[in-house]
Amino acid sequence: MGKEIGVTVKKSEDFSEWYTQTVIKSELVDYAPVKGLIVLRPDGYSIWESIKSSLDKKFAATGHRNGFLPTLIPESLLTKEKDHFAGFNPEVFWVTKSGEGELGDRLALRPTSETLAYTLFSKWIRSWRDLPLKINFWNTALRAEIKATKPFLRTSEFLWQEGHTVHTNSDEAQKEVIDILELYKKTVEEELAIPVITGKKSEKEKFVGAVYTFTMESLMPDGKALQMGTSHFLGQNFSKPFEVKFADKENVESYAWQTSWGVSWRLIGGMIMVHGDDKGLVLPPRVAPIQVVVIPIYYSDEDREKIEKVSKEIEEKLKNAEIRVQVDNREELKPGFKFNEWEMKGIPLRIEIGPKDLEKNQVTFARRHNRQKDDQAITGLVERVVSELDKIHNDMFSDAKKILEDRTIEVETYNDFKTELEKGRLIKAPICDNPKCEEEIKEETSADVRVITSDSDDTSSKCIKCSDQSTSRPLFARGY
RNA sequence: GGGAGCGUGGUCUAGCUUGGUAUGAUUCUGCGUUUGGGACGCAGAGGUCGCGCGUUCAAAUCUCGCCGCUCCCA
Repeated sequence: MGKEIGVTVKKSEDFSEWYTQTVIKSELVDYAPVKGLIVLRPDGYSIWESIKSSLDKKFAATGHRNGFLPTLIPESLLTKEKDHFAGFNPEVFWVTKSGEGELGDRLALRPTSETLAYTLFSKWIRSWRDLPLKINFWNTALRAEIKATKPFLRTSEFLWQEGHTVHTNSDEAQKEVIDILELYKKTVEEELAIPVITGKKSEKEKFVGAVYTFTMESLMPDGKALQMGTSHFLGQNFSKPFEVKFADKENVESYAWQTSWGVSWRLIGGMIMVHGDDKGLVLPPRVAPIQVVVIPIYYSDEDREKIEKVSKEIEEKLKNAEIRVQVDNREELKPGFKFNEWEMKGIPLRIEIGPKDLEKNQVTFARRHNRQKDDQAITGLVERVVSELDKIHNDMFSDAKKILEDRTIEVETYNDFKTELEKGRLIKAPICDNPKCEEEIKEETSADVRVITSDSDDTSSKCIKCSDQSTSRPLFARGY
């Protein structure tokens, strides 16, 4: 009995069902009354806030400032850059009425803010002295998802940040694209313990309207790749239609060079998939809403008093050390139930304190990620918790990295490509520069070019599709 | 675009063929006993049976329509 409280399927047997149960039962999210929309509950939002705060620090340190844009964008603006609009059009939500009255110009619920932001940039920027302009927006974007939706990965509205920068020259803008990509990679690896592969998107997969797109990709346990963040070099593709112009030092008017970049709550989805196990969530310590849970265990009122006192002391000390700690002193539940519940919620470290521990002036540590338990002296406990949380993070990252490396493979033939794809691998394969080959591979196998890494030049192999001379060796996978 | 299935307390569910006012579990509240890996007893709370029209003395159940959800195929 009671088993149905937890996740009832194995991650390895029914990944999709496992994921849905895990996010719902661990109380990160709930479904909203409208299809394709989800509600973030406090534990879920807390993870987002951790990611947000970590990124905000890095953005600020590199000279970016936050602003806020409205959700509604007039149709006339959205259509100004043709490719861009064509790319987003099928998934745009439109507002056509206010009350019972029809609106003259339809309003789009922003699928992304380039067009709106750049209209404003053209007003704000006059001179080279106004540049670079580096601004970031924390908001939501809406893109109608009619296909199967999945919390965090595919929803019709999602939380994200979108950064937009404007520069006087191409080089500086391109450096920004790379700097942001590195900043993202650092955040994902150091906060979420997810290893990523960075590089360029192919022409076919780049952001619509961009000159090129850089991406960071990670591999999920079901063998699908997840795009965890993108950074786009827009060149002058938007500055021209939106007239983002400046007078340079010689007073010559020229079009500015722009970038845009973003990460979304997809990061949370990736984190759940990469680290979770059959018991539910496994949270990386740096973003866990609660890092340490203390479970008091007692048999008599006498023990209870003593143990509650010690728990409280430990709680105080950990709080002073800025550890997010919670003592679970719910009386109606037995310890076993609490163990299971906190494990489902993925709390990285559990401290059990019982009469046997107290006799020896110690507590029991139970780690979530590897489910190992051992004794720890109460003296020096805070320092040990701090180092343990770091160690847990490092373990989680290196475990995930090993899996990523083990599952990345090189092939030379289309047959091998298909075989490895079925095994859920990330595949490095040579391809020529004819876009038809990439297209046909996608049609036939549903795998696409996820990322072209900086070391992927290869002109001495044969394209797996047409056998012509290859130009590069990008990473392929099926994607989310 | 084509096909299939489902909708019953917060959650999961029985009942529907053969019409008679809804079963069980879980959850929730109170009291008591429990507490080192998902405790138990007792008492109690909680349902416009997706919505609407119809048939009938009587509809969760039968007819028709609508809405919503899920899955499969293009």
